[in-house]
Amino acid sequence: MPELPEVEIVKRNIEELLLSGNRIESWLFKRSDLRFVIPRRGLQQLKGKKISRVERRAKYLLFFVEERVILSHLGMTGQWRIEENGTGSKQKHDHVILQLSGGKRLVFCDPRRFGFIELLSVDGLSQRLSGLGPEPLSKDLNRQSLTETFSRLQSPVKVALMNQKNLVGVGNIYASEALFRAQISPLKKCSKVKEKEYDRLWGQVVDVLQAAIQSGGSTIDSYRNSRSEAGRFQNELLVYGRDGEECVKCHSVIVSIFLGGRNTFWCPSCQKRS
DNA sequence: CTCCTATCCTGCGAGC
DNA sequence: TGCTCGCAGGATAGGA
Repeated sequence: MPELPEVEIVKRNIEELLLSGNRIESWLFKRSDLRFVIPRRGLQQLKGKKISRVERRAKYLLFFVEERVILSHLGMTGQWRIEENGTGSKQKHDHVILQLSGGKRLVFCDPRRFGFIELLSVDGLSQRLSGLGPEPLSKDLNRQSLTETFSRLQSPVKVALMNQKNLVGVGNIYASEALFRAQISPLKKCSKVKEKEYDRLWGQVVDVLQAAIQSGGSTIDSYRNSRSEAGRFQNELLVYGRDGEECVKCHSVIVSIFLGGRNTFWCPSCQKRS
């Protein structure tokens, strides 16, 4: 479910939560076989310590606790839900409950269990996240070198855009959206995309991700922020999930194709291959 | 190397 | 109403 905007919102929710109490009081594990087995013992050893800050890198959440980092990924259906003591209702796929000082807790709920929670040293973290490409919303993003990277690739541009080695944070929804906004066919080979088109693409990637954050992310199916609220950006999607509907720009029909193992939405009339 | 496919898992909607 | 089938926002191993 979650791409960069959704994970960023969760990160901000948790950041705010930590203002009301950031000490780890207890962990409760209900189920540990997520994508990876949860390191229960290691996490238990963090009891009494403070989560000094939370960060997002790509689609990962990072909780810093002294010299260690709890790394969490939401997979397709993961949620870190904030609950206050005495409130909140148990859900079927609640796997981990982190009780914080200040009377609130974080509950990791994940029906499909593609998400995970890992424990790393700060050194181990850079190793673990070393194959990741640049952050699209970083002010240090070098568009020129990004264009150079992409120009060397032979895959369709949409596939490359979703590959976290090249650029992080863009998943299936925002890849289709950014390509439509930049008027580039998802099928176009990276090496054939012109420099001018790449300029447009980086601009649209940034714009669509920022707009999605502004609108609380996209709730297509299950995404909820940490306060269990749905996003609103699904109402502003121009091509994703709109196959058979009219293109907002040229009024021809939006189609879907299977590309890189994912459903891809585009307007063949606006997004020409050559 | 790069690219492509299958896979992990549950829930839901479509179609019969 | 109830069954089966296919598909869903991600990441990665293994094969070509």
